[in-house]
Amino acid sequence: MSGEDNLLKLVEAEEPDENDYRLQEQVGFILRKAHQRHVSIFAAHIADLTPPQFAALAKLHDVGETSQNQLGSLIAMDAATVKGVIDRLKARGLVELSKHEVDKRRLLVNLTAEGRDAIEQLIPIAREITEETLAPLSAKEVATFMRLLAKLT
Amino acid sequence: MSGEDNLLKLVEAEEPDENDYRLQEQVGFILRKAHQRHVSIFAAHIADLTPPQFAALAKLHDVGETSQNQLGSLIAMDAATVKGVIDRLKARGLVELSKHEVDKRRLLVNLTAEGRDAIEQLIPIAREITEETLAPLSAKEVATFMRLLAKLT
DNA sequence: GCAAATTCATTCGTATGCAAATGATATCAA
DNA sequence: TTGATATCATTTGCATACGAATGAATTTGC
Repeated sequence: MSGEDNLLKLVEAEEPDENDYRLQEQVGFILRKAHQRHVSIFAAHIADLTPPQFAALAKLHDVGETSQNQLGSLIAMDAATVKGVIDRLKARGLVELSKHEVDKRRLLVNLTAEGRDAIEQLIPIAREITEETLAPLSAKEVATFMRLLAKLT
Repeated sequence: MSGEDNLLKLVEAEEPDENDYRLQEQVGFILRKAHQRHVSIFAAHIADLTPPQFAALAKLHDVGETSQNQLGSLIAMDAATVKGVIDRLKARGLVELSKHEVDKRRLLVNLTAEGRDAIEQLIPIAREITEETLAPLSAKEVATFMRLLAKLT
């Protein structure tokens, strides 16, 4: 190894971090891009519903009537966000609201017949969306990726 | 095996999908949650800047003066979004705008001295944010995860 | 060299997403 | 029982995020 190589190595050792922060390689940045891509794929398949709206309908279909807050925690939305989502679904006649008989603080949310029809029609399409989102990966890679992604939650 | 078991199996075979759409296992849903978690970690370390604002500053620090649109494509933001981000950074004195001498359509963006100081202070913290986001994974898992995540972009 | 197409930036409208504050109701604890 | 706490929902304010429409400036294609 020459003296110049030693000098180079020394300089690199002194400042390994300062000069090479690569935004494009940070997990947060790529996570944001991957999420953007998924939303775009979703919109291409389901134009008249957003992913959060779909999530709300799918979860209501799964668990039946629940309170707005409870639904929010099931689909990872805070109270303010879930309220907006439910308001818009209600305006379109896909869900209906009612007051909890015992606990007067709670606002119960449920699918309407139309909402139930809608989500049942959409679930097969949602499977395609998942498939297309994961299309760049092999079956084995999908399994690995989903396992690790779930660990980050 | 009883006749009832056969019937059950037949019904299941006919509709393998209808009855078991699990929102919590869909890549889009988990991606959204993982992104939310990252943003929350980011906010805990850097309270006075959002991830998109940080991305803009970091990229400007990297490439120097660029047009607003060019910056947007470098950090994966459409024109409308990047405008809002830059407007807010400008209002805080972290970036400055100027007109392109030749191409009068372009609006050039550059760091101010204050913006340069800020991003250089923040980069080490950003490394910690990346580390904390990936903390649930081992070093080997991180490498695998980042490789697969990048494939989805 | 000029009309058509493209690019850059802006604006508008809609939809998350979250912090913080507020009011109503329920629950807990002394 | 009642006073302190906690929970549920709402509202406000701010910050992405993107489609679509618009206008100004540039580039292309013939």
